[in-house]
Amino acid sequence: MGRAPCCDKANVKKGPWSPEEDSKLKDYIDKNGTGGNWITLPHKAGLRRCGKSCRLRWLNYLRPNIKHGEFSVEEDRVICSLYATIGSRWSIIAAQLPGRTDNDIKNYWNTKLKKKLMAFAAAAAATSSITPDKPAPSPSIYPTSSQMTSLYSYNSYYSANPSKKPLMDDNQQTFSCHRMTNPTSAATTSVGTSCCLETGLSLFQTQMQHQNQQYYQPLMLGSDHQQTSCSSNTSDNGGTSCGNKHDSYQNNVVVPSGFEFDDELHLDNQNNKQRHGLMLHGYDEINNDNLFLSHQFDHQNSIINSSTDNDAPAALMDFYVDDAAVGGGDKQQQLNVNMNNGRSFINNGGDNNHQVIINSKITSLQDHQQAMMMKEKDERMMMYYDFNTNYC
DNA sequence: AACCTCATCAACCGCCGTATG
DNA sequence: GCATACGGCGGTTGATGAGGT
Repeated sequence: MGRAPCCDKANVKKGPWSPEEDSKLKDYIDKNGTGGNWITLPHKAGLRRCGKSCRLRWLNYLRPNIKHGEFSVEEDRVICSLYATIGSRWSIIAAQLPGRTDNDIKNYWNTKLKKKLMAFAAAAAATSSITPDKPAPSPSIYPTSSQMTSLYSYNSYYSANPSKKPLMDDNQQTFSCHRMTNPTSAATTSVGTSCCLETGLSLFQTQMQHQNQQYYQPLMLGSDHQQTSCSSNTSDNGGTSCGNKHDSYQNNVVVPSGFEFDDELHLDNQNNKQRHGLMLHGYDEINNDNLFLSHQFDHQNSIINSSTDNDAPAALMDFYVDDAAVGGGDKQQQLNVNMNNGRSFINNGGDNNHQVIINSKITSLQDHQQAMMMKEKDERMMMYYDFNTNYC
């Protein structure tokens, strides 16, 4: 398959360029420019080289203002952050680093930077709560509306370039990552890591999570997919969603750009109980869906009323309601929200003071494929967040 | 000194998108 | 509308050198 060769391979020289060839090419282009045609250039310049080879030699080595040598910490940071955000789009990354070529950056990432990050991450992971026999925590810290501002550029980019959207498959051609709020961050801090290394560590951990939990499925409210079961780990502080337990709610809610997030507290006169009301509404530009979700909780932290609109939008939500007012302790209650195949809630509840991981079973290939699609949405959300927190 | 292993990076290969006739 | 040529890109290869045994 593929197109015909651009030149007669039998009559062109291959391999490293000699100084004489470099000189011929540089002199020709200095005098005549590339002429917009690389295929005919080598003949005109007196070179027995393929046009593509000339182009590559010029772009990667001979053209003015090429920067060689060590990458700076700042360049490291940019590469890491952009890699986390857009994957191996080396030409795009190179465009942000004047003087660097995509080939240089690609080589640097593959031979040095990636190893550096992985070595660091492996050291940090040794003290992490993420181990093979313990499920990885559900991603549960998400951006708020105000944090999503710079994500418009990301959306715009992929709207214009849908084919270049990072592939979020189990091959991990592209990584996403979590914000470092779990105990692992202590290891991060102890060695004085840079923001870049933090990003890299996140990449590594996310990779581990996927290895450990192939069928991770985020809890999706409003989807047609069945949430079949939930499980919890035993860590009181083991995931990325441990925040201030004495907040009325943790904002463990994905709030896509343009959304508003309302938190209400009011009295249920009929039952003489205090209720929390939670409402998420807006337009999800990523999924092109309208989104309306609302929940009310009584003082026992049970959902007493829930609704979604007919668009059944996808949303990722972990609800934590502090029950200190009820139990008087340092408890954090998880509300598990299960879905049937339709669009209504069929079960709500939560009964322990542990971090809870939404961890559904996938029972068929179709389910798995659906889960992968959902995971992609989830990871895109996390990428948005990481880009803001680690890069911006 | 000879051999081996590994890291580096320039260069190549083949595919894709787009321009052109 | 189609076929072809070309530029651009990302993945991969292989030559080279450094360091270790």
